[in-house]
Amino acid sequence: MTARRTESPPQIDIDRLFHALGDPTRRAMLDRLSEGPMSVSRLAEPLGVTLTAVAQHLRVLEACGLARTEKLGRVRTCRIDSAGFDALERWIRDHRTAWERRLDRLASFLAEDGG
Amino acid sequence: MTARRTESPPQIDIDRLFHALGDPTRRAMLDRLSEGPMSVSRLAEPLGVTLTAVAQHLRVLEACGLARTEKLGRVRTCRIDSAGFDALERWIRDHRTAWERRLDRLASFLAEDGG
DNA sequence: GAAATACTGAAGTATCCACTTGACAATTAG
DNA sequence: CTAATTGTCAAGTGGATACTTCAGTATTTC
Repeated sequence: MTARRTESPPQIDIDRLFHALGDPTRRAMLDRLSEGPMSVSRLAEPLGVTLTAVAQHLRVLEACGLARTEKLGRVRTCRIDSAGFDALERWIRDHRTAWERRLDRLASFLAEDGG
Repeated sequence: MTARRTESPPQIDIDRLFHALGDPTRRAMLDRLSEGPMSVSRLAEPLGVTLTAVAQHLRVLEACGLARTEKLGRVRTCRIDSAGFDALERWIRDHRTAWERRLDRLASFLAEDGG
């Protein structure tokens, strides 16, 4: 049947986000953009891939709120978008509490019965 | 030439990490493990995939410090490992400062010359 | 208007990856 | 010992994805 659960329409964002951040080229793009907004070709310069590839990555970054772009004349200017980053932090915060709950439970279990 | 930059041996961890977290099944596994340690088959129960698949995911989670497992008799017990989570938080912290530097630069640029 | 610049679109390719099946190994239970 | 339980290994499949090339399309520049 070749399942691969990709049915769920709720909660797509964090999926896209992690996936986007999982690529080194995209992270390099974000690092570069953290120096300030720039055109697609300038962004592409040190990356060692074609303009086309960079444009494709850009679409991925835009889709998950990590970058925004806007075209003016023939130049598309790219900048970081904090929305994606915020979502990431939210996810971390939420899940860290779950982690800590687990640690608490473990601690109280160990406290209750001495072995 | 079909490049696909996968040469770099430094900095592999964050790559694995994001990749690991990009999969909904693996995140579900972590959520479940945050309820406490459990066997592989118990972990697999609500996931709707085969035991084999779960075991494969487990290896991925272990490889990036998100889970640890240990086999005792015929049962492999799985638990969350905070190392991966810590690395994630470190990455976020570091990159948020870069974000904020950028915002500062943008602000001072706007302040310096009125438009 | 011709040439350069900056990007876009379509199509193809190699690789990766989530998942499966099916056979097997090891441990525990009856 | 025989069964059942719990997990592991090897191999394969289909779909995603990170690239590429090549042929456009706008927009500037000269």
